[in-house]
Amino acid sequence: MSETFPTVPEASRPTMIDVARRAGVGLGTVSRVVNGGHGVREETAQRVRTAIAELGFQRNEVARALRPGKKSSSLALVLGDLTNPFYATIAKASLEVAGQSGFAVVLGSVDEDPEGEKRAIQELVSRQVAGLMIVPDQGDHSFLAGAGVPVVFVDRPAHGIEADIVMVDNEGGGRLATGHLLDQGHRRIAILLAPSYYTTGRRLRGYRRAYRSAGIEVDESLVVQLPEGTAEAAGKATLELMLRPDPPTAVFASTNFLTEGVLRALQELGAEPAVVGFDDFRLADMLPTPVTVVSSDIAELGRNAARLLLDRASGADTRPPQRIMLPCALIKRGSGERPLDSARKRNAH
Amino acid sequence: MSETFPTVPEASRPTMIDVARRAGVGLGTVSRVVNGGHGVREETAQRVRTAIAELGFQRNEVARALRPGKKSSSLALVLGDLTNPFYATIAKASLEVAGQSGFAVVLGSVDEDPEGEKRAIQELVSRQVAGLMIVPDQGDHSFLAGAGVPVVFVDRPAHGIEADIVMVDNEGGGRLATGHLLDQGHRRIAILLAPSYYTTGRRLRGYRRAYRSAGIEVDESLVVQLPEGTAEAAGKATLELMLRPDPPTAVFASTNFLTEGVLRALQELGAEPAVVGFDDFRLADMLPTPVTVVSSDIAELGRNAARLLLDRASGADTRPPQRIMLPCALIKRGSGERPLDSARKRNAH
DNA sequence: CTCCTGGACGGTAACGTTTCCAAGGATTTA
DNA sequence: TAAATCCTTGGAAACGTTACCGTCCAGGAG
Repeated sequence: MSETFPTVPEASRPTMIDVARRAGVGLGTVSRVVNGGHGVREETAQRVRTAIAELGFQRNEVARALRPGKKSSSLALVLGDLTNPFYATIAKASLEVAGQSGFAVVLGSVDEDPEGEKRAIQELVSRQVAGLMIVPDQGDHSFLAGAGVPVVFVDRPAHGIEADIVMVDNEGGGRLATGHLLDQGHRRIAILLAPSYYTTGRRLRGYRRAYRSAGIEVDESLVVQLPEGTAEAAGKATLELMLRPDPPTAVFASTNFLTEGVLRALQELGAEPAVVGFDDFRLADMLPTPVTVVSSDIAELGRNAARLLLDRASGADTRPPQRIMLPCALIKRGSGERPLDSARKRNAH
Repeated sequence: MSETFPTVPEASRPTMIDVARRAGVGLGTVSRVVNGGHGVREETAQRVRTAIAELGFQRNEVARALRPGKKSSSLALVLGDLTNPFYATIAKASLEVAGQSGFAVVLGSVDEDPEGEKRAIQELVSRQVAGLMIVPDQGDHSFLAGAGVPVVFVDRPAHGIEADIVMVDNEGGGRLATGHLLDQGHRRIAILLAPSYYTTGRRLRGYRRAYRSAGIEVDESLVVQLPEGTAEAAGKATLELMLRPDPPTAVFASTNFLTEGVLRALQELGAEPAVVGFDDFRLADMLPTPVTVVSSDIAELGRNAARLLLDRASGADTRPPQRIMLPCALIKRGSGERPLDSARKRNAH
């Protein structure tokens, strides 16, 4: 233990009781004033407000949240790597919306660790947050059912629990990207997939549907499941793909980090297959060949999630679980529109 | 008011009292077990642990934090735009460190609004966070003095209060960037500055010192104070600079967003002055001309801040306010090493 | 054998707020 | 004028935890 010490003065913050004493009113009256002042004579309220100002009183949110039913005025947001602009955008947007309603956002960091996620969530629940926004890992989330807290899943659904979900139209996006490449005449389109995310499956599905619509068979050797969702893994896979005897003429990178890895590998290689990425990224338009991407309004994803959660938390929204799906759009910048034969240029290297 | 409603069953979470009842022990014993189990017979503790597991009990952190002296096990982080990789990196790093100690991080978003920042901070304080990490806006922060909460400032100091601060060596970085350009033979180096941040001033100071060391006079018309810290503002300023009769031969962009704006404008213009940016950014090495930057370990910034704050909060660290300064390094990639005469190439356009 | 010591445990008082209930005063109604 | 009603207000209970203070029992010392 640390030494017991004649504790520092520690000017403790004033409480409602101090305010009540100073204003010469009862405790309940102060509480009423602080909460909107209904049922308090204006003159009395004024006196209380004066006392509050003089003492610099500020309500103790912790004590407030202790009352039954009252949840704290915080939302929790559980997501992966904030360094990924995708997640950062969600965080920022939801923070904004929550802030406008006077809600703070508690962040839980998860490092792709399924068990860590559960622990983080439970920590958050124990802090009595009013609601949870989760970008879920794969794995079972049924433990959330009894938590008594509204939950909104973001970007992908979770197993074992029925809850609101806000996501983008991954299948549509995958189809859009692949369809665009097929339209350009590509027949051998590789797709790079991060491991076992839900979104991965949907994007692949879109890829397959685009092929089917075009009446073309998918070469399964061009469907690449990466061991990791990193740029490095994507780069490595790209090298292998392009060095095959029958390389693809186009690549669909199903994630912004993967796109980066693909571009890096191609630059190194001097090869120039067409490339379409999923999710836009900063500077995509400034690379030697501007990058064509399928993109959606990710901030809107975060805003919707926060709004929905706030409505659930306040009880204003009692509809059955909703499923909000945001559309994707194709942004043509060049890399997806490269002439078909440029893919072979690597031989000139 | 919303309708009063025969409230939903709302299976409330089990409390320590439930656990005590189930284990056949007193409330205090449960508390002792939950807090480490000292002074409890192992057999009893085991019984309590069983009951906890059976009921799925989880300590209510809010109630815990209500006790005097006990602060909640959360840190607050107040910063600007999470979409800026600089801030995102700080957030991620501090989240990691805090998480390892079982601390959650509450985020306060501030949109460059000095008054909003104060409000956000006070909201956070009212939530009884154990400590504050703040990337401060300019303006007075003396209101924090009485908050009774340890504060660590990140990236820049604040006025009106003496507190720990973790920052990078802005002046050294500015000097490094400018010195490098001077070494290359540049004599007309423009510097673009975001408005009135503390860091801005230090970087400019480094710029001036480099000039002084080289014994060269600064052309004050090349010191450009932007009205905004955005890429757009930087782009506009760059255009104006380069279209002057006596354009600079090099540009030092004192912020990652500014660097982006500069590059965008130059690309549009076809001009090729040397460029050095402050702070590294993703894909900097993949642009048509890879971008030379002055960079520091920003994650380390966040980690240091969190560690310091945790030590302060636990009372383990009672030293006077510390000032941690992280070094900058120059990363040469090409844009800062362009031959001196390439700046004039624009005439060929 | 008795007294004392100490560890284990149970009970209870806070912490600061919200909410409910009762009481008082003022105003309206019969 | 008396009764009923409304509005305002004060007081107290409760939320779930921790910390403190006893009590009880076992074991050792005298």
